[in-house]
Amino acid sequence: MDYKEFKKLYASSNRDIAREIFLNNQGNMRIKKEKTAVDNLEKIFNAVFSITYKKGFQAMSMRDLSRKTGMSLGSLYAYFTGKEKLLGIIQTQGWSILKKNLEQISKTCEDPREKLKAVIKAHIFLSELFRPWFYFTFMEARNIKPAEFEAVKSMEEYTHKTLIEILVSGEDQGIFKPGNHELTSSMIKGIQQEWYLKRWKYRKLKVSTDQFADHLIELVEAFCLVQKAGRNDPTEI
Amino acid sequence: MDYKEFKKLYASSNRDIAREIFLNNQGNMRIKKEKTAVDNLEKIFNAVFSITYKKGFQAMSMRDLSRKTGMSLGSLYAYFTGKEKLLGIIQTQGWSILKKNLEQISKTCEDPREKLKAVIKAHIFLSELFRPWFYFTFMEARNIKPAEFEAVKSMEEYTHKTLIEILVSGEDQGIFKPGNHELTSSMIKGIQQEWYLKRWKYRKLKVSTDQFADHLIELVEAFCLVQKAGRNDPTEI
DNA sequence: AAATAATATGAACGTTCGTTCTTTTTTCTT
DNA sequence: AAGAAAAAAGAACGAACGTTCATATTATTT
Repeated sequence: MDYKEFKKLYASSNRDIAREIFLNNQGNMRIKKEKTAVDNLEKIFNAVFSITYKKGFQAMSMRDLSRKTGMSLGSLYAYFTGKEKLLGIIQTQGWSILKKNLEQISKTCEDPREKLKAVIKAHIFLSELFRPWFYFTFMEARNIKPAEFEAVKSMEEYTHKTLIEILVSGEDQGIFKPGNHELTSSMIKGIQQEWYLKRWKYRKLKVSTDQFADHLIELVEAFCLVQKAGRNDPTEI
Repeated sequence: MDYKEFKKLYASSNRDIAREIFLNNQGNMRIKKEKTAVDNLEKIFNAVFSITYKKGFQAMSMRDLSRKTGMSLGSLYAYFTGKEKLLGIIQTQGWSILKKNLEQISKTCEDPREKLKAVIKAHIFLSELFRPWFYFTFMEARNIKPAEFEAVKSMEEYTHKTLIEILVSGEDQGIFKPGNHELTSSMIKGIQQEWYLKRWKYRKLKVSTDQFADHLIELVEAFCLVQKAGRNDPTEI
């Protein structure tokens, strides 16, 4: 599966996410009508991503946000109870996107080698589709408050364990070499993060999402597979 | 070479860095005496790292810094002309540490395989020795102003090119497989960043600096080496 | 068309921010 | 020990911050 196919199959739009957030946080919003809320939430999130990409969440003032969205200061506070809560909402949702999709994808195949490929690619493809959410979640992780911390923590651990389980079951079946799977999994994750943290760099180098994903999979298979077929025998999932 | 040896050979202390910064920025400081300046600069940098690790540079107030260092607000401004300049100084110095040491290390051996190992390890060992500088440089990169941008940019490119050149010369000598060395180099860098960005995680997992570095080298050699000796025949540099 | 509910507005409030500046204290020189 | 130079101190300033709220505008219902 390449990025184009993935996009068609698994993608939900930014608007869907805004709607989900509206339904989850309806209790804390003064806005009643779905269309109004979803329209403006979409505007707000886009503005937050645009502003914070350059200067970070703490440096973004509510007046910055008001200017970028075209909404008044008073209006903004009808959609979230405060600046800190806004950060929490985006953080939680960012991780939720990853977890929800990874759960679905890791069910689609059983063979460890194919499953490993699918999960690695899915993470990269998702981060490409929802780059602002991923970037924000990583860069602003320092600011999450205890209230949201547990939720974020558990979702992060889930994605970590998913990879390890695949590596372990592959080792049990004699497909993967034994090794420190915890470390291998962490290194894979580091490279996946590289993709959405330095997106500008790969745009400049004209590296496509598929190229990056394939290169990573070749790297991992060269290291993990028992028979060295990986590099000169790339098969698609 | 392991981390312990590296530490003895190449390390300059935090105090040496403070002294270097004093000498470079003497013109902008109201403090004349070296000992006073170096003492307090050390205190200031340590305080900055301690505060910003949790909440970021923008969220650190000068009053936070005053409290943590035990120095008054007025005193602080004798050591740097403003908050923004302080950020610039730390950013520039962080990259300078990496560049200076990498230059030295890449001269120590000629064989591409050994050189690749040495450069990869050196980066990790340096980031372990000067973790606060590396962490800060990465996390606060968004805030550098045009004045410092060029210096930072050129140092980042230098470290990137160093790796690529080794891979290319290794390919020319038939030691490394051909491939997209630009991508391979970027992925190595992503993993190196993982080490100092998620240090808490590896402390929890009880993964040592040497373990991490060796695992990365095994991964890279499994992918790059023409003869597959890397994984079951680890040799030390 | 009138009444009611929903949403938008932006001036105003109390804090906190980065920075400056005059004064006090410490250190060095003689 | 007296005088001069260096450094430390913290109150004070205007600007900008997050947030609130009385009022205006728009949308919906009757």
